[in-house]
Amino acid sequence: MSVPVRVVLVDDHEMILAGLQAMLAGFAGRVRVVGQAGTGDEAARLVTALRPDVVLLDVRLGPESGLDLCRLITGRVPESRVVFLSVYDDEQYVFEALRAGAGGYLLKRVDGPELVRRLEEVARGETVVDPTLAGRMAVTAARLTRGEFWPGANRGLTQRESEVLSLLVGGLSNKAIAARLVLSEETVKSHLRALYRKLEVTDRSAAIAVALREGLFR
Amino acid sequence: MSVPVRVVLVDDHEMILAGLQAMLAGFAGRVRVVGQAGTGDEAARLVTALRPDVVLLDVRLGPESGLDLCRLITGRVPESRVVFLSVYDDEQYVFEALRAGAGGYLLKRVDGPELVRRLEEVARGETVVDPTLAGRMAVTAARLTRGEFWPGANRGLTQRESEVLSLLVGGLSNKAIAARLVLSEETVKSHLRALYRKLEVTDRSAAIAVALREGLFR
DNA sequence: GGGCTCGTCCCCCAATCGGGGGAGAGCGGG
DNA sequence: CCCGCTCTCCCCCGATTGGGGGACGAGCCC
Repeated sequence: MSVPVRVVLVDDHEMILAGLQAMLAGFAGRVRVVGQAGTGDEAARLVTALRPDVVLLDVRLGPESGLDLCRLITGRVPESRVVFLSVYDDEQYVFEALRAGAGGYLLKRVDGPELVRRLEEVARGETVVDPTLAGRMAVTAARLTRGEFWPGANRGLTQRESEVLSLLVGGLSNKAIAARLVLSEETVKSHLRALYRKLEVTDRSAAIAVALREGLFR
Repeated sequence: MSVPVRVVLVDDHEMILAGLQAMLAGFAGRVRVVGQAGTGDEAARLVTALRPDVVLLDVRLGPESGLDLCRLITGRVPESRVVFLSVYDDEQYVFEALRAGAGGYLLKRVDGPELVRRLEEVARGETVVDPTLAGRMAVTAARLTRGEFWPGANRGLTQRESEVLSLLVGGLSNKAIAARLVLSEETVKSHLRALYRKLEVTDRSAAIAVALREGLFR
């Protein structure tokens, strides 16, 4: 087995840094910690200078966003891959991380051997996501390819309102919605008013935006 | 740890069935194979009669499709969860399997302990996907949520038009877009008119719908 | 210089939309 | 039986949007 994976650790907690160091200490032949940083600026300098294989990054990096740092690194030092280490096992964070160019998203409950394995995989170019999360996301992906969106917290929409909303999202005008549902335009407007109240918006495009963001509509 | 997970094995190869039996034999306290079948019909009868916790199913079940059997089982015996066991590590198959109501999709290279763990997870209601596949699917999911479908023909939008479009998708009004881009409202309207022409729509909500569907906007 | 696109801004007018009100029918729970 | 909710429809009015026109400067290519 080739050279060890060169890793830079970034976290604003001393303790976490020490913990990771200790965790990886037993795998000197496979992973080598070449640097560590406690702030975004420091991390940026370090990564630019050392160009490590992997940057292990906390999502919440003090006041700054780990995502910004990730974008910066993937832009400026493309050969370094960013892996987020987080306590949040929420799909949404993973989506954002991957969109920001991350090469992985692991939860802080990984143990040493697993972490080492993951780091090696990432260094090889694979994208690693914590299995639990990945499983859930796979389901999400399947639903998305099916054109189905997450029936998320429904904001108390009624059946009819949901129907109107899904047509609204489809880009139909009031008249078109009315025609499709065999209703008068006035009725559609009335449903829309209720919808706007519930979604806390003032117009249709904002309603569409919210619906998409929150995955309402069947 | 509670009662063992009751499993029915379905595969049209004697050898595979025997292999699985042998693989699971060492975990009698956690998994119990309560039946096995070599054809879809046989499997359907067996599952209906035994109502096992998990049905371990090959995707390619001779001439018949494992997917159909899966749909049948999830429809008729909802308390039995179907886990596909396959050699194909292609995301597409996983999507189809999950759409057919599967509770999991594993590759035939799993070893005994892993398989047992997965079966227990599925029995608990989790959806399990082989980690390698799940990771890839997570990436796909991230791209989908980003609206990156077919990185489609950009419809020849100019820089400015794209900026306006992305704010439009965010649900902003003309006035708000103008404020954000430091433009007059008239200019925004003018860009929007161009946008509508290029997207072949007549109003903003349809434009949003198209933009989302085709993944335009940066 | 002439032609081109892009980005900015303006006017006008009609269509659509948003917000306020109200009202009647049906349905289910208390 | 009455209350609340849903669904349907109506009127009015002001705000916003869509579609047509045109104009002007900057930059690019030939």
